[in-house]
Amino acid sequence: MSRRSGILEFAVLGLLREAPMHGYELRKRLNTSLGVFRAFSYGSLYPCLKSLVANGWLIEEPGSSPEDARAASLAGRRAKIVYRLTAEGKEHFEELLAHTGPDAWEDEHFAARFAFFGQTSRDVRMRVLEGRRSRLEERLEKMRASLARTRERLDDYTLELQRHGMESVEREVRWLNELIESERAGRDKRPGPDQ
Amino acid sequence: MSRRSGILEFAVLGLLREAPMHGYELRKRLNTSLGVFRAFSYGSLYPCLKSLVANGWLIEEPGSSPEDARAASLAGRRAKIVYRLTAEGKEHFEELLAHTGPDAWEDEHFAARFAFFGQTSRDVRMRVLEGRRSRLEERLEKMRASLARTRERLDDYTLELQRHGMESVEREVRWLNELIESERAGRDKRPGPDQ
DNA sequence: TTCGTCATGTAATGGGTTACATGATTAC
DNA sequence: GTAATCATGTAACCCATTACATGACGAA
Repeated sequence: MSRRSGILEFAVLGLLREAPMHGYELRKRLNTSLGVFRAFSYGSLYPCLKSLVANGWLIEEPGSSPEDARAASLAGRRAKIVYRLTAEGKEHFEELLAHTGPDAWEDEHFAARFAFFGQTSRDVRMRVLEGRRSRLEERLEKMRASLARTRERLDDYTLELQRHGMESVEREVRWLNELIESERAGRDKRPGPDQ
Repeated sequence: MSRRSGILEFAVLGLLREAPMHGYELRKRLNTSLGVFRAFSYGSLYPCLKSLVANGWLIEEPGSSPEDARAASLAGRRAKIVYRLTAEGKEHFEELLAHTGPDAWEDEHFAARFAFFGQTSRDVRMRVLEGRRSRLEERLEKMRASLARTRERLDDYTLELQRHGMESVEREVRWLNELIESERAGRDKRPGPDQ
């Protein structure tokens, strides 16, 4: 239930796989370190953490630093809550990582997937990369078609906007080509899906 | 009330300023012709149109084609509804166009603003363009700072993702520089905010 | 006559934000 | 002692999508 789902859930799981953390720290890493995700608010993060706990993917632990211990010892006080990935949570994340369906090549999903490529097996990486590329190529086709149909009716600014948009997409395709090429060449720093 | 607001409202007003249209056609232009906006669904478009009518920015007109007339003549039949911008609506859109506050340089807002630059006065265009540029430069600063702080702890893929992200932003800054330059140079095809 | 596409709408749901409320800890 | 920032949470709202429901019209 209450699947506060998708990217946030995925990203939280992925970050906690590297190390246990509390909510506040998690949010900072979400917003800055990875640089990928949009700035999630506490209003979405904390409820998401609660639902992950309810699902059994995460457990809450009291903070381990001395102040936390002191704070916790005082009855009724609220201490820092450190979240740790459970075995089930790890397994679940592994499953999410293995999905290579069409959603995985959408903009935000793709960025999230890429951010955890270090924990992904090479064949999955290839499928995601190639899926993303074909997704972009479709998009490019549509843009070209619609541009051909309407070029005359558009003013200079609209035209410039479309041109710039297409150029950006084309650039990403070239970037993907390089990545795919280097995956093929086998420059594969990390062995497999695990460790 | 019920301000189904922001980009969709703005875009609808902008498109209707060029010519009256019915909902279905409006959606197609939103999704393809302008190429800028994400694909809005009818579930958001139609309620938005209703609320714009309720605000007095739009009026509903019966379709003008022969079939529409026939359809309308049969009591109780639902005919195509053509939406036309009212004088108040035009004025309202004009006001929206004149706002150059910080929201106007956010990603989606900026794209929407740019799409209607043809109907915008040069000084407003300059403010929006320059605002957007400084917004991106701030973002770049943050990315550089966070990268400098965390470089060692990041794996190759995360690093590559950040590098590519920054490069994209840098490219957009260069693009803006060119646009600003050409605005300064006065290559100004369209006279002013009106006609 | 049936299929595609044009055309308009609504109810339920989703996935997030804002604003608010609370309180501990650190640095000055 | 007071200000900033760390830290956790909730309720109200927002803006959109999905799935559904309806029906006209043109072409095969």
